[in-house]
Amino acid sequence: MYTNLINHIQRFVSLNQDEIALLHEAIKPYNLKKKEHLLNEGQVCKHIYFVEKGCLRMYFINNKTTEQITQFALDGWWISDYFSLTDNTPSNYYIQAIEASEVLAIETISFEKLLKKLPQLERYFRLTMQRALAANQLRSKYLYEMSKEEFYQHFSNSFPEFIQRVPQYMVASYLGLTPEYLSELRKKKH
Amino acid sequence: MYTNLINHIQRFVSLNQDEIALLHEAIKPYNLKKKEHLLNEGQVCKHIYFVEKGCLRMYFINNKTTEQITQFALDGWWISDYFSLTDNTPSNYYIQAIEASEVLAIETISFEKLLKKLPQLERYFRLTMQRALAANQLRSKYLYEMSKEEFYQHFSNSFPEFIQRVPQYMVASYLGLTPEYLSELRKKKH
DNA sequence: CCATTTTCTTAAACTAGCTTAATTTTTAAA
DNA sequence: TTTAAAAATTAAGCTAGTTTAAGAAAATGG
Repeated sequence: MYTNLINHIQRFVSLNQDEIALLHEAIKPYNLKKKEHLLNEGQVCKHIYFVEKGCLRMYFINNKTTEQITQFALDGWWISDYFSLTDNTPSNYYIQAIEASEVLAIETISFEKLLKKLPQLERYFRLTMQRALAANQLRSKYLYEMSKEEFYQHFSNSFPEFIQRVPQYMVASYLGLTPEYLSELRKKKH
Repeated sequence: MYTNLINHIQRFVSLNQDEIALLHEAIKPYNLKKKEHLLNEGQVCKHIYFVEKGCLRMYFINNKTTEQITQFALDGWWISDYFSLTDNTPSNYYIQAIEASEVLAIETISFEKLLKKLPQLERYFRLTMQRALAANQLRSKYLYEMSKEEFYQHFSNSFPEFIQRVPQYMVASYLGLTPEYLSELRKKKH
């Protein structure tokens, strides 16, 4: 059960069977159909989500009209609105399944309790968040130094599986360019 | 000693005098003159830095010609190249004092030892990094939804102390616009 | 299968923000 | 207290990427 999550945790800290049992108690599993939502704008985000299998996107509504994707999460990634989660404020985001997905949710309150019982998880989450910060710094550097064309080429070379799995207009949104321009770039390259 | 750091930590977890003493042992203090560097491109980043007092910038060299600022750190902020730190790879960044600054450095190895001795610091750093992630998500949202003009106005309204403390061309670099364009925007507003 | 909806493409007109280059103002060192 | 260096301004010309609008292709579900 929850093998991807357990394996992910064991890469950083070790857990025995009793500890794994405690972890299980804190988890609410969700089997999402394509397009199902985990979080809606206006709700306080009360969970952190781990993608056991599948693909999620996080987006907000720009000028009340267009969906602006800010993050994807594939198998093995954590996702949440950390601002809403930390400060208990209504979220501006939606989190939605792009394909049928299996997601493990831990509610804020259970999360705090779990960390009290298994303090080694503080370390696991510290390390996971440190890696997320590293990824953010890298992405931010690319944004500063690359043109949109370079940014797209870099992304599609680095994550070819995304280009397969995610509709093109969503990739465009995530990369901050229009679907029309992305289409033009694709034509250019082939 | 190190009152800003101690206060910052005590806002999240508690430390007694013995524990504070252990923390002291892990810290290397630096008194930096204006323009002094803590990290240079090509070096592996071996420290996390806490700004007790002053102001730092993190930047890299774009196309081997222009300095591109990716982060500032004022009093009470942690800064590091988390990618270089985590993966032990040479950094692409410079970290430099913008004004005379008092910085507390903890080396990777002492950091690991310290966390073994004071596991409550895992929690402190987990919370600190979670807040940094929240800040990153918010900044990223602004980048997606605002024009450069709006982004500048928002920044200067939100952080007027920066506009005082940091040269205009550095603010421009951080916001991802040219100093010429920033100058034009300023004229427009007054 | 067929019909509807969703996604992708094409191309022309447009603009936010950049480049270049010269000038002025401010800062700082001697 | 002068001189050089660093920072900020101005303005014209330019371009990467957007907008608009329409049509084509692909996916989906009943």
